[in-house]
Amino acid sequence: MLVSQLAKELNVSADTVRFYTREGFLKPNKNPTNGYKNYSNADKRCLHFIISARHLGFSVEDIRQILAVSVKGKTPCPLVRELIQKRLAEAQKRFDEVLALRDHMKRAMESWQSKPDKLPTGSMVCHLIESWPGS
Amino acid sequence: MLVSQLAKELNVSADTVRFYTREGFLKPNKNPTNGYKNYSNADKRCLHFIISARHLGFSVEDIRQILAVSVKGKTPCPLVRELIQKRLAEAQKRFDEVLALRDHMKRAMESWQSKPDKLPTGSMVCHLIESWPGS
DNA sequence: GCTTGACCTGTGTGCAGGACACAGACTTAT
DNA sequence: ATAAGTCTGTGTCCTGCACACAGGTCAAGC
Repeated sequence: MLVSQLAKELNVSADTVRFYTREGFLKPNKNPTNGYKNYSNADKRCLHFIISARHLGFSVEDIRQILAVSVKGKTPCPLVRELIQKRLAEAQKRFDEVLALRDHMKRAMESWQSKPDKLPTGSMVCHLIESWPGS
Repeated sequence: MLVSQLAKELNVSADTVRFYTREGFLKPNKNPTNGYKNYSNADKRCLHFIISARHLGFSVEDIRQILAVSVKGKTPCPLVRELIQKRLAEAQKRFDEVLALRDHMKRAMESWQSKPDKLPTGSMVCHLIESWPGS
């Protein structure tokens, strides 16, 4: 199976497949006549796992750790539970930040609708931005 | 004023000041004897504007555009209103995504607390992840 | 005068997770 | 044979800084 076919079957881009190959997660054989990479069903299953894990918020490095445990024949489940807890905490933090930023932007935008344009001065590039409270 | 002093006065890192200098937003004089960069009060006001704009969610490229209009003596306010609208829409999108991801992770984590560990098989790296619905 | 050590500087590189550009090889139709 | 269109691997780019590094600078001490 060549990159594009594998990519299409799992609904990702060929660049994504190439990326995980470069990361060492997939081990295609090289066709000696043209250098093309040939992916096996094991690669496909592995990529499926990777995509599922990414979808659940695991980082690429998390996946590397999980796979390392798994290839040794040990259960990765305790590690997986530990990692999801960390990543969830980070996602919560990002959520709080994005929420705060969004509300900040929203308030600024609404306020600016009714404010006049002003020319820049020597000490002010844009009065909308620089006079906004809390900046 | 040297980088560290400017950075301290505006409560950012020296690397941040260097970054905006490399971007061409700040134009310090170079001390010919030692090559150190010397920042003016105009640089300080400009950096203050930059920090305010970043805090409001504008990108570095947005800031470049706003400054370009401003140095021509024209009012940047219409551009600023247009850009904040775009960035707000993006922030809203990110918000929705992070919210969905967070909830997805939360549900997975809670469900996994009561599930057993399993050893990896030829077709499964981790049953928690690969059997999770919607992945 | 000279050294020691703390602090400072500019330049270069790294980060996540791929997206994109490019030139060359392949395939198919003519 | 040749032209167009598709595929490939490799290398670079993106954001917004943070960090590493080697070397310069400066005040204090001997």
